[in-house]
Amino acid sequence: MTAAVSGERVYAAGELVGVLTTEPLGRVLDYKAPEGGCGDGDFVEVPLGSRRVLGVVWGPGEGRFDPARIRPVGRVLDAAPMRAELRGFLTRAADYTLTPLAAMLRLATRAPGLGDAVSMRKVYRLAGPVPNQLTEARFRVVEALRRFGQAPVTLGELAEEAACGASVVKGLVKLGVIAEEDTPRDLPYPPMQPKIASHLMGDQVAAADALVAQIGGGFAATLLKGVTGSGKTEVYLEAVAECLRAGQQALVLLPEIALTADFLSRVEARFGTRPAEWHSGVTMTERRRLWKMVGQGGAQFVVGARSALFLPFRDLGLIVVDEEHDTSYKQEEGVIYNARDMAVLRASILGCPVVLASATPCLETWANVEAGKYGRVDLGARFGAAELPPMKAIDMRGETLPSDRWISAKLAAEVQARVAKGEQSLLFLNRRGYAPITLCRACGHQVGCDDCDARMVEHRFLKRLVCHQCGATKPVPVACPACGVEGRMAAVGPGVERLAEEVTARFPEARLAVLSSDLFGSARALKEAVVNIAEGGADIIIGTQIVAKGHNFPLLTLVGVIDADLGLQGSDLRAAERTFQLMRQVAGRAGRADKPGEAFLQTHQPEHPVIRAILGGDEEAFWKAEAAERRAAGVPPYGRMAGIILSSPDVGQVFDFGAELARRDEPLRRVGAQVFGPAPAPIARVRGRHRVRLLVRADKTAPLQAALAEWVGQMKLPANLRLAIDIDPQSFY
DNA sequence: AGCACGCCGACT
DNA sequence: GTCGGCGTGCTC
Repeated sequence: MTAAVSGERVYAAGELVGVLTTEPLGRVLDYKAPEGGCGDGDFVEVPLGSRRVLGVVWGPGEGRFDPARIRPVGRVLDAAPMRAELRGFLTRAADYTLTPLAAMLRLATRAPGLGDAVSMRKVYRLAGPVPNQLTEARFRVVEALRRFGQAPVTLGELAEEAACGASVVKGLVKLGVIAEEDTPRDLPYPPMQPKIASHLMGDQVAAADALVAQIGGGFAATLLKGVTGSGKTEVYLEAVAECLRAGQQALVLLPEIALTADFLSRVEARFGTRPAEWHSGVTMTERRRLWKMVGQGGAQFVVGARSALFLPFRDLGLIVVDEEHDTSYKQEEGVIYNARDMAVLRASILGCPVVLASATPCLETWANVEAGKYGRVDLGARFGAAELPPMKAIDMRGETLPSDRWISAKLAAEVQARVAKGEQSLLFLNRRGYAPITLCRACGHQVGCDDCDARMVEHRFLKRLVCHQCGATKPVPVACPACGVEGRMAAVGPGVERLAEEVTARFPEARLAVLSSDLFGSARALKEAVVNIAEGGADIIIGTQIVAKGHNFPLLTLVGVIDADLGLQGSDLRAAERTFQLMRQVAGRAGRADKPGEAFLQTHQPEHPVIRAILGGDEEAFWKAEAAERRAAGVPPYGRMAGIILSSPDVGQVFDFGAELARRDEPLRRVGAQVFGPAPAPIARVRGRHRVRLLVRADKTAPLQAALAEWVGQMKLPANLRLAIDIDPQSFY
């Protein structure tokens, strides 16, 4: 465990070592190297007070602590040492996000039982000759073992398969018919087979060649731009194949929601076996196995959600961030980081290529390409169809719809025509539930959440009002909670459940499917619904944002956006960008497999520049205009921003603290940064805590982190007041 | 984060 | 008198 790697130090027993623990202590602690010594990067268990905690040998000890009180390292854990590359990455990421290093280490050790000895389990296989005379139960065990073949079988699995008790198996072991063996519980993953031939066509070949050429050639960041269906996945899997052939590991990051069986089977088709998976749905046992295997090279290809970025790879040679624009890459709680940016950072430290794949890249990435920092590989139109279907606006200002209807006459006619032809229509509405507002017609009161400053959304499916902020629910009131008048509570505005009612009423003969994340108990159930729809199990699909995430519906020829203005509300700087991306993604669902599609956007502001850009389809023009505006305002990606979120159960305290912080802005002014606020945070109250936000803006080149650290460090935090720093916040206004 | 130490209110 | 509230501070 302590073999010296180049540049890594080893320490003899008793020598001082610095150990970074996962405890929030804010510094590295000195310990004495244990019996048998230890080395940089070793995972260790150290005594801390009365406890034993996990840590990593971070370097030589500093020797500033009272030598008499320094205790020895408890033991070196049986895990591959953390490489200098990952230690460097954690350090840089901590500096960038102004996160304590210990919290960063915790992200990298999110696997259970790291300190456990290599855990063994007993497995069974056929050993001796099978006697002719066997009891019925014993015969079933032998048959079951034959069915398992070479695969290792545990006692439980075997008894289950043979429908007998454990004693029958044990009896056969005693007879010598079957053998009992100890094997490590954590086995390597099946090897990937990168030599299986690929089936690329047209410009995919050149795109794949460009990415393949980067493998082994040091750091390079590349935007792989191509619409859904252009074969982006197949193209970057070629780079993965080259990386695996070179004996290195590869990592593909996906938004959690896109980590589907469909994606995994595409990988399986290319590599003959499934990749190792890392996401919130993976069991504890599997997590530990993956964490350990990735460190000793027993997992070559990992597909995971954002936290997979912190795995202790032995020799990572490629990172792909698929759907790089996806907002779920931004971790908003705990350690606040953006996995896309951190992927680029880790690749630069590793000296390996990173590929950012998207049909609708975020402005930051687009700007980095423009500035020449990132390369760009384009995939053209998908085969057999135009890149995007023609898009038209439906001006809702001329519509006179009843207050419980949202589908215009024009859109309804288009849907009707598709139903008649046996083609599918998608109606997109980015609002879960039945109605976003529950209003008292007597006094105008809107029902809000008791713990958050958010309106409660009626979910008729659940027969309750739900807070989309904290998840709290309550029954739909009969009497107004404010004025007490009964029977005047009214549902106002559309959600997908209510839109479903309208569709059922207007197209009674059509088969309807509603895709909304809250209507499915599991990712599996959602996936099954998607497969059923793709195979023609519905005529009309109503969907929220989840339909934008790359599900393929080959029979779909019409997309109707119920409210294209929804994302444009508010003065969020990124609203235009997000609406542009979402509308294009949703429109992109229509018209594939040689069936031309059409998209209609219902809007009250057809002259809005964003709506016009979407309709015109001139993407580069949109980005240029958006970039010009951001540059003029000095905001990201042309300036730097940071958000400071203060929260406390006490409103007065949190505002006073924020105001005092804003007053002491000298460290910020020294680097030319300005502070705005305090103002109520975008969600002013969450789970009973009042939230206040300060915003800091600085020039691109200003040393913002150092200034922020000094600024915030001036004031001691009162108990129960929490402060979080969000570098590069996603939304600011 | 834990777990100690420590200084003020209602109990046997 | 002491049991216990959770506020401040230390952990190599």
